[in-house]
Amino acid sequence: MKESILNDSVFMTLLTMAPTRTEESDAHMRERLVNSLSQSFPGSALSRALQCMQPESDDEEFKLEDDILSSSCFAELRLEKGPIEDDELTSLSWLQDTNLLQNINAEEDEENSEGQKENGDTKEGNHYNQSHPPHVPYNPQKHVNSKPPYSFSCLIFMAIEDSPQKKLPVKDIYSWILGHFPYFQHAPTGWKNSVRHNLSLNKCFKKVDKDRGQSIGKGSLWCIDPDYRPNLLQALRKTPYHPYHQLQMLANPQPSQYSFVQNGPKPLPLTPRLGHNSISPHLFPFLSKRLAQSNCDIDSDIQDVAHTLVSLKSFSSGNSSAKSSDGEYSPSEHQRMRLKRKQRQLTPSYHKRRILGDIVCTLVPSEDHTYSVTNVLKAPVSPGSSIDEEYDFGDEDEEEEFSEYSFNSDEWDSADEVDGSLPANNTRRFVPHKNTPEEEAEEQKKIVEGADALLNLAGIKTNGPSSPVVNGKSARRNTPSSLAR
DNA sequence: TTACCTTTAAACATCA
DNA sequence: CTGATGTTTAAAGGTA
Repeated sequence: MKESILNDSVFMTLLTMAPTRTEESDAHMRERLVNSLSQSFPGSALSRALQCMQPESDDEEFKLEDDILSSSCFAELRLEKGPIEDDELTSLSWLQDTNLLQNINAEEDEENSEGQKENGDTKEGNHYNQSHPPHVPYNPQKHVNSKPPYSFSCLIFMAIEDSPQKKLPVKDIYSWILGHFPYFQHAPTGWKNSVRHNLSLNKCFKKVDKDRGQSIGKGSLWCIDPDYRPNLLQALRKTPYHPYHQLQMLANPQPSQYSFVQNGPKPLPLTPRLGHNSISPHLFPFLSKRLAQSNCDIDSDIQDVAHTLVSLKSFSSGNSSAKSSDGEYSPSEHQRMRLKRKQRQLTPSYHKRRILGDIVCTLVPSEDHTYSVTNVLKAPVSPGSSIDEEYDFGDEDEEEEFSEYSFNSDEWDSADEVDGSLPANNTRRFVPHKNTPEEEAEEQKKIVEGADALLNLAGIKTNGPSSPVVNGKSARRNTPSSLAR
C-alpha cells in the first residue's frame, strides 16, 4: 500500500529546524548515522545516499548528487519500509538522537521479552483492559490481553466498512469485533454498551431506514454517514498502530524504550518491523481494499520538495551571486515557484481540507470522528492558519491556483458573518493577500535556511546561513505552531 | 487550568 | 415477560 505524505509539519520542520552540532560531533554523528541506518535499511536509497554523502574532508564542501536525494530517500524509505504517518516525521530529532545509533538488531530480544511479558501476565493473572504497550506492534489475534488501541468509533467503522454491504446490525458489529479482536471475548460486557452508545451518539454512524421487505429482526442496520466517512478514515489513519506507524519507533522512541538504567541503556530494537500492523487483506478483506482505494500516490510531492530544496541550496551555495548585495536571496524563479507550490500544498490550511482520495486530512482531532463534529466536508474551506501567512510568497499567479485551500483568516470578507459563526452555507469570500517586499525577502531567506537545515540533517556541510548553536543543540527549534505565533 | 474527547456505567424506553 | 436494541445522562480519565 502506497500511502502517506510529507506533510506540512515535516516540511516546516525541515525548513526551519536547522540542526546545530559542533564540527567534531558532526562528523562523528554522520558516520554513526550512516552505519546505523545502513543496518536498519539495508540497500535502501537512503543508505546509499548516506554512504555517498560522506565527505572526503571536513573543509571540502560536499556536493550533493541531486538524483540521489531527489530520487528519493524519503520515497524509497517509505516504499521499502512502509509508509510513514504524517506526524511521525515532524520530529526529526531521531536523526540526532545518539540512541538511534545503538541497540540495532535487538528485534528478537524484544520479541522474546514481549513474549516473556505476556507469559508473565498469564502467571500473574489476567491484565485485561490494559492498554497495549506503545513500543510493541499490535496484533489483535496475539495480544488478546491488551485492549485494542482503537477507539470504539474506529472499531465500529472498521466493522461496517469490512462488511460487503457496508451496513451492519449491532449484533454483527459485536460479532465482527469479537472475531477480529479476541480481547473482547473475555472483556467485561460493558463494551457492548459502549458500542451502542457510540452508534447512538456519534454522528458518523446512522441507522438505515428499515426496508419493509427486509426484516433483520430486532434493531436496525447501521452504516457510515458518507459525509463523515473521510473523518473516520482519517481517525483510523491517526491511530498509533495503523500501518503508517512503523517508523514511529525510529522517529519518536518512547522514553521507556530507550530509558537508561543503571547498567546502561537497555537494548531494544530499532529495526522497524514493518507490515506487522497493516490492514491485512486477510483479516480485513473489504476494509483493506477500501482503504487502499482511499490512498493516493504523493511520492512526487516529496521528491519535488527534496529536489527543489536541493536545487535551491545548490543555487544559493554554489553561486555566490545568488545573494544580492542587499542581502536578499535570489533563487531561481522557477524553483521558487515550485517550492512555493509544494509549500502551499503542505501547509496546514491546505492539508486541513485536502482530501486524499476518501481521506480528509484534518489537523483538529475534533474533526476526525467525534460526537460533535460538524459539517467538516460541507465546509470545504475555513480560515487558514497563520502559517499560511508566514509562508505566503505573495505570488498572485499562484494565488489563484491555491486560493481554494490557503488563505489568511484576517483576509476574509466577513460580510456574511453576523456573530462570528459561519454562514449557513459556509461560503466565504477570499481576498488575496499580497506580501510586502520585506516579507518576501524574509520568506526567501527562510527557504534557503530550510534547505540548509535539510542538507545538514543529512550530514552535509553547507555554507549557508545557520542557526545559533547552544550546547550542541539548536537554540531555537521551530515548529509549525511556533511559526504560527 | 480548562475544554474537549473517549470510555464506562447506568437508567430507561422500545421492540420483537 | 424477556432480552436485545436504542437513547440519554453522568462521571472519570486522558489529552491538547
